[in-house]
Amino acid sequence: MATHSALQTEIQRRGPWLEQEDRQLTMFVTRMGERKWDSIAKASGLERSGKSCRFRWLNYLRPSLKRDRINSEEEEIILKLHKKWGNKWSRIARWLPGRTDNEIKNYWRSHLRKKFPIQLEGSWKNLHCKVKHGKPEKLSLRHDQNERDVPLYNHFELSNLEITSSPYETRLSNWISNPLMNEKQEVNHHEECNNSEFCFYYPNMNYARRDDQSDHFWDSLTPLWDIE
DNA sequence: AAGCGGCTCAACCGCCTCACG
DNA sequence: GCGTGAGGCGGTTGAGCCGCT
Repeated sequence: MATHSALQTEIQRRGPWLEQEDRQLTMFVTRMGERKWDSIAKASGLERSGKSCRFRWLNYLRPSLKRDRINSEEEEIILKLHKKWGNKWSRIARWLPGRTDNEIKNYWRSHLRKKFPIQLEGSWKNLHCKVKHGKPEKLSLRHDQNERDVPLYNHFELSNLEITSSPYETRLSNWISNPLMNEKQEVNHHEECNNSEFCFYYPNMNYARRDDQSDHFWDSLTPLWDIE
């Protein structure tokens, strides 16, 4: 005898969404908010799973979504962030308003992966950084115990910080929270490393340079640790 | 015109995390 | 502290489309 949940699974629709389903879902999400997807699925009478409803809304029905194709500016951002974070699609998507992680993932697979085949040459393991006096002795970038890459903001061991709201920390906080700026500053720091013991290893810098990297793009860079 | 292969993208799957009881 | 369920996320699949031969 089939269980209740099994029966529920049996009657759940799959495959492409109908216009009527879209209308229904939109109506209920507008009423109930973008939460409790299982409740929305049940309340709306849609024979879909909560997950399926969530996916449809987030990737297709949400009013804030852009409908046009990904432009060159967005492509550039995707490239930059993918260099930095790898396949962290949802994280990348946060920097592209109106784009979904699914869209970016698909775009990467169909366009950029072929264009830029080798993106991850370096390892994130055992990367260390010595920092000037009064600043962290070591910043480490590492994988977690399961060998998965830990989000960038988790890589930094700030326990050595002696002054909690120092200019350095403020700077670091800003730096971490802005991925585009991060790359500029990381790159700059990397280049500084040539003649310095204060080296910040940034594995992704082995990637091919973009044309604008040799021009004004890098001119405005300021080192992370340069604090007035 | 038909067959084939590649591409695109919507949708699903499975695993993980986190909140809550 | 533990179990459970919902939500989030990255990987994968498959249908439909298009261009080439």
